[in-house]
Amino acid sequence: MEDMEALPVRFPSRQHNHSSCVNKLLGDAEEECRRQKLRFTEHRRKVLEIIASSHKPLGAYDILEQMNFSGRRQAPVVAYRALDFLINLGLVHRLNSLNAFVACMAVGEDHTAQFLICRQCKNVGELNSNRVSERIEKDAVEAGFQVDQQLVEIIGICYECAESG
Amino acid sequence: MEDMEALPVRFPSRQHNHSSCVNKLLGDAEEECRRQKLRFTEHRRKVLEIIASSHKPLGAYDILEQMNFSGRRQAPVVAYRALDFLINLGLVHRLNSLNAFVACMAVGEDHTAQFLICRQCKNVGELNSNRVSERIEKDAVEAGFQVDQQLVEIIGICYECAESG
DNA sequence: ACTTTTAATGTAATATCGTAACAGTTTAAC
DNA sequence: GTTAAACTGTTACGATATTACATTAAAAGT
Repeated sequence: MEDMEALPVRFPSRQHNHSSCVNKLLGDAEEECRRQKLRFTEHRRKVLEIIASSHKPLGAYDILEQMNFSGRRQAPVVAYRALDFLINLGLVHRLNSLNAFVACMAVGEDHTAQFLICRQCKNVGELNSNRVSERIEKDAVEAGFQVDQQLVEIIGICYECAESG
Repeated sequence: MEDMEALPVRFPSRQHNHSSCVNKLLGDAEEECRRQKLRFTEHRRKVLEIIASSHKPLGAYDILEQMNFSGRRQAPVVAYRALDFLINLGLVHRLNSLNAFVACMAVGEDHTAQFLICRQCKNVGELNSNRVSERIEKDAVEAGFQVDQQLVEIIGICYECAESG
């Protein structure tokens, strides 16, 4: 008999209130940085805030556009540096099929991120199924391959979009 | 009890003879084009030949470099057009984590491609496990998500590289 | 055979995504 | 306070991919 525990799925609903996500994530970030003695600088805070305010993936240059505090346009590398930092901390994920970035919806939960990408509303959720990651690990090992990293992106239609046609 | 059939794994061994791969793939391509009444033009043949001659993924511009027959340098769009065609035919796969392309190793076998990417030797194999794709499908559906396309890339160390340290 | 339609090519320009290099500044550690 | 490490500012550039449009070649219809 297979393990049938409920999946920890997170797909953002339409009526979803983003500001609470943002606050939660900023809090998590601050705490994590304190714990690891890392610096949560202005750029990093700002980039995380921008990403967390959208459940649609943002490109690095989209983020950059929203970084002109002081009217000054920042160089691309500024966004990429902050993104690298946030990704290493597990607060942000990169979607390789879109060259874009989303905030993590399961911070601190030790997951191999698997993404559900709705090609209609463009929202992105996390499936994060242990059954999937374990299946991949087992089958790869059986094939003589030692897995370091899994990259799973699932493209389709989310529940709300399917409902509303 | 779970399905324990053998996996149809393909990871290119080091002593592998590429020229037979190339010929097989060109043959498959010709046949498929005849069947679907599509044109297997010079560019398309050449691009497929270039990709099939390497089990390491090639970038579009790598391919382009090998396309200077007649000494003339081709425009990028030439490579991208041929690649689109070959990908639609299922003869070539795109690796999103590398922005690169590999020849399909399981033409005509109706598979959801899952890639094994060795970060040491850079070779790429296909896992193509139905168990994995079914697990993803089931868990996504359970999460209310309708799957159109799966993208699975597994980064790690292949058997031969693990052996030789 | 000739016309019409569709598909593929040639060519130039440009958009989008990402990194290297290095000098200067701030912060933390001693 | 001095030193070492991390972060920032800035410029330049490299890598990846697409748009647009004129031209040519192939297939389909008559």
